[in-house]
Amino acid sequence: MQVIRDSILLRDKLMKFKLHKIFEQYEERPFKLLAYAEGETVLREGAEAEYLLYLVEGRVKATSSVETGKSLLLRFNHPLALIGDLELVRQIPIQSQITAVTECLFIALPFDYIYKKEMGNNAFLQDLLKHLSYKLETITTSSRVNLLASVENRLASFLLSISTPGNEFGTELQTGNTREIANLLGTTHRHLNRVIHDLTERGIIEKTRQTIRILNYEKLKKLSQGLRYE
Amino acid sequence: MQVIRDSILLRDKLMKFKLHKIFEQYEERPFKLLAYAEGETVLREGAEAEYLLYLVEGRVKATSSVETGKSLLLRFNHPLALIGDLELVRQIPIQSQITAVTECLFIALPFDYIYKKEMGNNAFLQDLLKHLSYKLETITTSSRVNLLASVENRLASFLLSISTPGNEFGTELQTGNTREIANLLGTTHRHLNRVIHDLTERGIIEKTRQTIRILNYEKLKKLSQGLRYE
DNA sequence: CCCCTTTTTGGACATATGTCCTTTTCATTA
DNA sequence: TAATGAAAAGGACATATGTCCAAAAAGGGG
Repeated sequence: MQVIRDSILLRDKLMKFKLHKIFEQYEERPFKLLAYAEGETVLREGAEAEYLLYLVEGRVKATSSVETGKSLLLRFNHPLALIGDLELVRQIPIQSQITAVTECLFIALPFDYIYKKEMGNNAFLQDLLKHLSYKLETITTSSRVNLLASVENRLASFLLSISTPGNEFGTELQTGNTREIANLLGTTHRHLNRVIHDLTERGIIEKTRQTIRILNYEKLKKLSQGLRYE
Repeated sequence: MQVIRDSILLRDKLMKFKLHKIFEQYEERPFKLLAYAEGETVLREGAEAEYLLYLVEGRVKATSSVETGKSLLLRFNHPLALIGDLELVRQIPIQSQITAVTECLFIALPFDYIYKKEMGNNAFLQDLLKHLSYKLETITTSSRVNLLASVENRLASFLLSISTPGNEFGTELQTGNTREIANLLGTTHRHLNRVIHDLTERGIIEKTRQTIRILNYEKLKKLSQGLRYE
């Protein structure tokens, strides 16, 4: 992690995401710009949260561990996402592991500052409400779908979530370790392997060692059944 | 549904749940007391929400339908629970069907009044935040567990959720229709039947037509694996 | 009391997923 | 280039759950 001291960039980002409307006289606040490298852990599950983080660049994934070594994928987050809102309000340890999927940039505001100075800031509270309720809405949907979704559905959804739409013809995805994906989806590598094999046979994806190539976007979309990890 | 005109009762309930601290000069607000009978539908999924409801007596269940006739159990709610908070903040149609499990009493406050008069009420916003974040926290946990929980686990958890702790020795539960439970748990009646049969064989529960009796509370608790529908 | 409907129960078989291993592939380095 | 270890692939079998259906049991109305 790196602290970026660049007040111009900070101001740009605040403006771009209209945060200056939430934080009037934003110059007075102890904002920090934090940069994380790809793959870096942003928040460790169970630790104490210290900052409310506005994701302004990049993408993160939220996972939650269950047993030794296993972690389940909860969601991907894009700008402008709020990280640490739940922990801020409920004053509880960090609930989900946050990992930078790409290089990321956050605007950070310390919890203790918020408790002291922002709890009377109406615009801020309303913004928090928006973010929390959005998360609640989406997780309710996905929780419901998850209960009925097969590993195939979840894999399809996962692949769509990590793909950058645009280069539709044979998007190639760095997926890394099979076991890791299996864990994220809450299944075993053996079974994931079967499913990948099956999708390959049906000409929907193509797998090489560390990558998966999407051959048929439409079919994959159909398979994902509206379940989204983002 | 019945509107109860009883300002004494209203005041008692407001006091009991410390709502008078959130709503100063509460006498001026258009609160209503609404009573629902056991089994009555409080909110219909997809309809427009008009009131924010504080559950002050009784118990409700929140379910969410997926396809024709199927509905999944999301959670049970007890006093003091807030119903309609998500819909209020996101201004979306009702997300989950709310049904009174027992006779229920709500304090209702109209959305349009809230939009006009309460969005500047800091205590109110903070209370909303508490409720929303609590729901988010619990549903995140259960969503995670759900993915790994078997029907047996879910049934155990369901039975514990509808039981009133206290009369531990052979608590008898009105469960009603087997198919309905199966739907609520996201499985088929055929399979639920197998699971019930199995638990009966192991001496954990005892089933008669419309009721299930819990014979071994401890084992059931162990089976529920911490998953809770409340 | 009997017929009819609804609910419950459970058989038979199919599919999805998990467990345990072994084999294969690939990359790396001695 | 051969040896070696990690990751991937996959065989064999077990378990959980779904589908389809038929038989049994329970209620309810005539």
